[in-house]
Amino acid sequence: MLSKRLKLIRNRRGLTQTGLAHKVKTTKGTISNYENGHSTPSNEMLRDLADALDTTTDYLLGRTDIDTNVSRTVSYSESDFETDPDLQIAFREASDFSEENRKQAIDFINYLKEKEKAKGRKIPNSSDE
Amino acid sequence: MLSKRLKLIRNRRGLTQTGLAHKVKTTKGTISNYENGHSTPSNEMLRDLADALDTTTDYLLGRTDIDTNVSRTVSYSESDFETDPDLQIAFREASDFSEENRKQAIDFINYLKEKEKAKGRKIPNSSDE
DNA sequence: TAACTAAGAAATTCTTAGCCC
DNA sequence: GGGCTAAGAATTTCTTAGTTA
Repeated sequence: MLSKRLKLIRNRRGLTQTGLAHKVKTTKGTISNYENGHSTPSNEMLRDLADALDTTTDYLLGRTDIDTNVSRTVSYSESDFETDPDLQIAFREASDFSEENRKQAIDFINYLKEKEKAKGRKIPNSSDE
Repeated sequence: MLSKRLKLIRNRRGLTQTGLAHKVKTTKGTISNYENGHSTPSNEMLRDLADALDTTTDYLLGRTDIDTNVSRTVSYSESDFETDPDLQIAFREASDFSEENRKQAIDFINYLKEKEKAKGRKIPNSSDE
């Protein structure tokens, strides 16, 4: 069930196995294994896949037929703006860190924030990637 | 994350570990392992747990705060699990970063994640939550 | 009764590499 | 490039039993 759903929605999102693999930090072989039922993703990977594909784990597992992410109300996401899926994944993981590592993550973000400021208010030029 | 949610909603449903174990055809030891983070349920078991507890896999995995099996809008401020407020703030800040700085933030979090993993492999020092 | 943990057996996944189209 | 699969290594889960409150 998961295998069919995963392949279906990956194609629907216009991603290759390699592309999806990169988003969730694994290899194309592993994605292929999922899609052919040779293995099943861990819970953490399942979450990451749902994030990367903008769907729900219930959809991937076949508990619902709704493939969109409408029920998404995670506490640290705001409904207003588009968010980098990779960033979402990173922060979900960070929320499970030890206190010490969480603090380090926050400190580093704050450091980056200062750097952004220092660069001067510049309108983001999306000429990359 | 799953461990907290599982324990929470099991109690909310008035079930003992033994009772839940019987519903999903496993042993109380296995349920205890889930709730204490010593192991994680397979995808199939995850589905069964969501069924038995009348909730969703997205809730059990912490992707949504809706604990009922019916899709319903809920404000994101009421959350069952304690998310670090500072981390939430940092997350919102990082969302506005330039692509480059966002990538750096993600990379750093991934680095911390590897560190957490390595730590977890060590012999338990009874200093864990 | 209810819940937690240790230890080993058992089962699974992941990685690497090669193959096909 | 895009996708599939084999085989062994690596990792994880499950079971049983004992322990605690």
